[in-house]
Parts: sequence; C-alpha cells; structure tokens
Amino acid sequence: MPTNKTDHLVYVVDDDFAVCDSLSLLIQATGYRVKGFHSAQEFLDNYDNKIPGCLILDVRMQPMSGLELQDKLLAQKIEIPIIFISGHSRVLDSSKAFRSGAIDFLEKPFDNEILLVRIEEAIQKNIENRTQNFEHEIIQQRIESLTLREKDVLICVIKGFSNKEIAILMGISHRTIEKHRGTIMLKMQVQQFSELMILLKEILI
Amino acid sequence: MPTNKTDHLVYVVDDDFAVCDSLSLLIQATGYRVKGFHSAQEFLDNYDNKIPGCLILDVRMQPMSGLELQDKLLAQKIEIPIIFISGHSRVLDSSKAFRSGAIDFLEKPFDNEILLVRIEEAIQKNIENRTQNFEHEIIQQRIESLTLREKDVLICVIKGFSNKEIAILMGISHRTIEKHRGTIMLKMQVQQFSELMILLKEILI
DNA sequence: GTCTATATGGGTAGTGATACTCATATATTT
DNA sequence: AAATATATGAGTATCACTACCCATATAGAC
Repeated sequence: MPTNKTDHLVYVVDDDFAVCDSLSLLIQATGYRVKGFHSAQEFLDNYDNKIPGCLILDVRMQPMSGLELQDKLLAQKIEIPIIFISGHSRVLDSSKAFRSGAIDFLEKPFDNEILLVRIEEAIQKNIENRTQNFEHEIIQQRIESLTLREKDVLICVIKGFSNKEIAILMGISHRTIEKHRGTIMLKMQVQQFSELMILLKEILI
Repeated sequence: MPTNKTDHLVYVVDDDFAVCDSLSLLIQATGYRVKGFHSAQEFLDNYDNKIPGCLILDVRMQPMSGLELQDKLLAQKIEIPIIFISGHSRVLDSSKAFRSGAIDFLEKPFDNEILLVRIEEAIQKNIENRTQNFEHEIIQQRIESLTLREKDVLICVIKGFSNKEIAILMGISHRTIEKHRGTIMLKMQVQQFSELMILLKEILI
C-alpha cells in the first residue's frame, strides 16, 4: 500500500544538542515527522506506540546509554527498529547492538544518504511488524471468543479428524461436534475450511 | 533430536597460523570436528555442504578478506553461519558483517567461552536451516510431480473452491476435477485436506 | 506401431459436512 | 425468578467428496 512519509515518525535521541538538532532538520527536510530528545528517558516518556517509525539512537549517553535503552525496549516488548549512531565506539558495542536486533550501527561522521536509506528500511520493517502483529491479534481475539469445548474441537479439526472421529475421541455425539464446528466457523469468520487453515497457518503445528 | 558434536564440523579460517591452530585445538577439545584453513580460497575449495556446522572467520586476510568470502558464500547461496574474529577491526566491518547475516563479530583477544557459546548457537541455527530447507525441497519435489492441470486445480482447491466451482472456472466436468484432486492427494502424499494445507502452509498466499 | 502419460467424461455407492428444525440440562448473570 | 451462555442430542434434507468401476482422445517416447 502507498504510505506517506508524514505518517511516520522518526525519533532522534542524542545528548549532543548540535547533532540531535541537525539530524532532526535533515530528516525532517526529507518529509518525515521527527521528534528529537536529548536523553533516553525523555524518549521513553514521550514514545507513542501508535505511530509507525524508527529510532536514531546515540550509543554513549548518561545516565542511560543507547544500548541500555535498547535492552529496556526489548524487555518491554516495544518493537521500534533502531539505527545506532556513535562518535567513537567499539566493535563490542556494535556487536551487542546488532545481536539485539539493531538495523544498523553508523559511526560519526557518516554519509547522510546512508542514514536516510536505513531509515527507509527501518520504517518498512516497522510497518511490516505492525501489520503482522495486528493480524495476529485479530486472529487471537477470534480464538479467545471460542469456548473451551470449541477450542478442543478446533484442534481436532485442524489435525484432520472427521466429526465422527472427534465425537468418539471426546465421547459425545457427532451431532454435537457438528454444532461446535458450525460455531467455530462463525466465530472465526470464515466460510471455507481452507480459509480456516490459512487463517491459522502461523499458529499451526 | 539429540545431536552429537562429532556430527558437526567447525571451520576455522585465519591466515595467522598460530591463531588458526590454537583455535582449532581449543574447539576440537570440546568435541567438535574441526578443519582449519589459512585462506578463504582454501576453505571454498574444501567446503563440504553435506555436513552441518559453522565458520570461524578472520576479517582481514589477503587476497580474499573474510567479508569478501561472506559475500561470495551469500552469492552462491551457501548457508553456513559465520562467527567473525578480528585483530584490530573497525565498526564498519562489524556492521557489514552483521548486516550480511553474521552470528557474531569477536575482537581478539576474546573470551574462549563466548566463542564456544556462539559456535553452539551457530550450529543450532545451521541445523534448523538445513531441516527447513530439506522439508521445503521435499514439498517442492511433490509439487513438481504434479501436471500443469493438477497444479491449476491445486491452486483453486487451496483457495477454497468446491470441485463444481473449479469445474465451471476451468470449463470442464466436475468429474475430471475429482480425478485431478485424487491424483493431487496421492502425489502430495496426504490423506486429509488439512494435511495438504499444513504441508503447503509456508507457501500459502 | 505400441506404450505411456495426460486429460477428459460418466455411473454408482458410500461417507462426510452443512443447514434447517426440534429438544434438554446446567451454570452464571441480572 | 428469568435470561443467557454453554453443552448436549436428534431428524431430515441437501450438498460435497471419495472410491470404485467404466470409457475416449491426444501427444510423445521407444
């Protein structure tokens, strides 16, 4: 789908005011919405989970470093792609950042063009993540709307058991299974059995 | 499944003979099979794709650097997890390595214990990759065994069309669709429709 | 020219699933 | 006490799928 750059928010977090401001201006000039912060805590206090975007993050900051913020975000399951920027950093920091899922780790001074490319990549990734999480939530909600008995039947249906087989397994009439199965299709909002399988493909065995 | 360390092969590639030999000994002592090489080309000439394992790779080598070897392996679609080791390296190299899929990037001198943990991680990843690739190949082979007409019918079946609907779509009798469908189930080696969907879940829409 | 694979079409019988209708029992909520 | 949700069971009719059987036509391989 076509996305508008103004729909996306790029956070810039750097305790160096000059860097933070100039980067913010640069990124803003390419059309993105930008919010600049001078500390990790400020970012945490102002982060808005509803808007897709990414985070340009300085590694060395006090009292909370960029790497510590990354850990905190991971612990809180906040999925915002991070592009680290660093003045005089070590390979060890870079490894730590990447192994924790960073998009990139750029040393100052870096080519602005590369940063912009990485921002594009990061935002795309964030959008995909959000789309997938959203779809998973929808499906999860539908599953939660099933009763315990219906969930049992659903599992058997997915495994390929016929209604009669399920009836024997559960020790009840196949007519009851038929009724449960009908309710499952209603609550899962699908018409065909194949739709049900496609809906559940991420969760499947 | 339980795996034996001797079933896995750790390649060590470093043009520093002392490092290569001592690392090989260390890794061998923990139970893995090890092959040491002193150049990227030597590794390429001796790499055996049949054995699960990983690659400990020095960054700076002549004439082919570790990063160049990584690119070459990617281009040739050789999926062996790489743990880079480096004497005096730059963050830029580290970023390049990680963005190309490296498991880790360790600066010498590094903690041997960490290397061994990363080797374990890398080999696990390689085994998972191989298992998945193998399963995909099996499924792909079964799909290839279908005739063109059967593939057409399969696509419609997955989409949830009934035999009669497919018959109308393709302008032929529903009896022929039934025959195709039977052959599809035979060739795909499944009994239930749900099995077919589960088999194809990775490929699905 | 025969053999094989592919694609086509049909009959019949059995099994499976769905869509209606009807009904009862229990537990929880209001 | 009445209403709702959950779980249970059945009758009947219709539709969908499978498994047998039968058959024909065409293209390519040997």
